[in-house]
Amino acid sequence: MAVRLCDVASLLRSGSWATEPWTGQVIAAMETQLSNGPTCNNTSNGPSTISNNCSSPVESGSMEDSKTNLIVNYLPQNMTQEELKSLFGSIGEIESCKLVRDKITGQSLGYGFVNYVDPKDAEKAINTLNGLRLQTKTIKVSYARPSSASIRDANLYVSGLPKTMTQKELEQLFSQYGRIITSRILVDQVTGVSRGVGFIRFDRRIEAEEAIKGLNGQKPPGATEPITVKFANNPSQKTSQALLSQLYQSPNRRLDNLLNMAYGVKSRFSPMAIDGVTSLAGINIPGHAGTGWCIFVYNLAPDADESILWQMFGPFGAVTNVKVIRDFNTNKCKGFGFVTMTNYDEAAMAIASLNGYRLGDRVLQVSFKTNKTHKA
DNA sequence: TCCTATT
Repeated sequence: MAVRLCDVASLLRSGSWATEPWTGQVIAAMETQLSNGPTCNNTSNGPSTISNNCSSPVESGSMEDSKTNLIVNYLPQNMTQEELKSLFGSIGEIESCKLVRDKITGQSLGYGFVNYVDPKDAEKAINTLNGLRLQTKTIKVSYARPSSASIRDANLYVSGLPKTMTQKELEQLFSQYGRIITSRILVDQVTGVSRGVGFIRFDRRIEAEEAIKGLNGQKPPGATEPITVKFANNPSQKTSQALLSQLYQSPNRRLDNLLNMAYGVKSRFSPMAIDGVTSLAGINIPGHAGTGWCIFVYNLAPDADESILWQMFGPFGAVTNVKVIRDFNTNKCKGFGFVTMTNYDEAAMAIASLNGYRLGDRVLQVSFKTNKTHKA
């Protein structure tokens, strides 16, 4: 299922635009996903834990721990609740799904919850979707701990760390105070060298408090300078500057610009407004239907499923929906499916990259969906 | 001197 995508990477590498910087990111994204497969500890974009606590319930939580409720971390900023539901719904029936958003701005906080009807589907989701690359993110899928006030505000900011200290050493230093959920050392983007600052998220706030008492102002073993340990800034304390810059980077602006350049269409920044404008103007744009750009994928194998479509198209950008068309009686794929993507340029890049791609012994045909039944 | 993990 997760097979053969490395072929895409080599295909991309040999392609003419494989030298563009962000294409390289896509390749790197795919290679990470495909060589490692879904893993607990993530690669470049998110904090990770070294200890094996990625999905294990708290020991003391015992029977209370849900086996159907998952927390999904490191979601792309522009991923919506519907996309989340669509992605995880490809595994099994979902009881409920929630993307957590900032109360004031409504912006995604980059994580959410998916509660399945069947515990087996929750387990399957962890096994198949944890570590999935979506755009620049590697999502993390694990069991949600029972919600309680005691697990909130347990994130510590640590500074003054020796530049040589590894993430593992950082965890070793803090693990005496409790169960570490995530840890991270920030590094210089260019050199990759430690910036001497990092984060430790504990399971419970009291553990974090004890770690501050025990380690703030102390010198780690072998260090010459003391470290500072304090509670990390709360995301809600983000400056309005940062919020404005986030809003400014809304991906719809790019679609807006593209439409403007290609068709002279003036539109607002929401897909609804764009649909309204394009339909009013009587413009027929191939593949542009409803909430995004619909892509036709032909020559899928009979056993193809939705997850292969997510895996193929996800790395190129925001995917809102995937569908494998199946025979009603046999439930086998009829050889084709559809993928909806939000942004035109990402959809175009996915088509350019995946059209002609060999999936198993089949050569896929990938294009914008045409509307052959409604000749206007 | 701040990565975004508890609805």
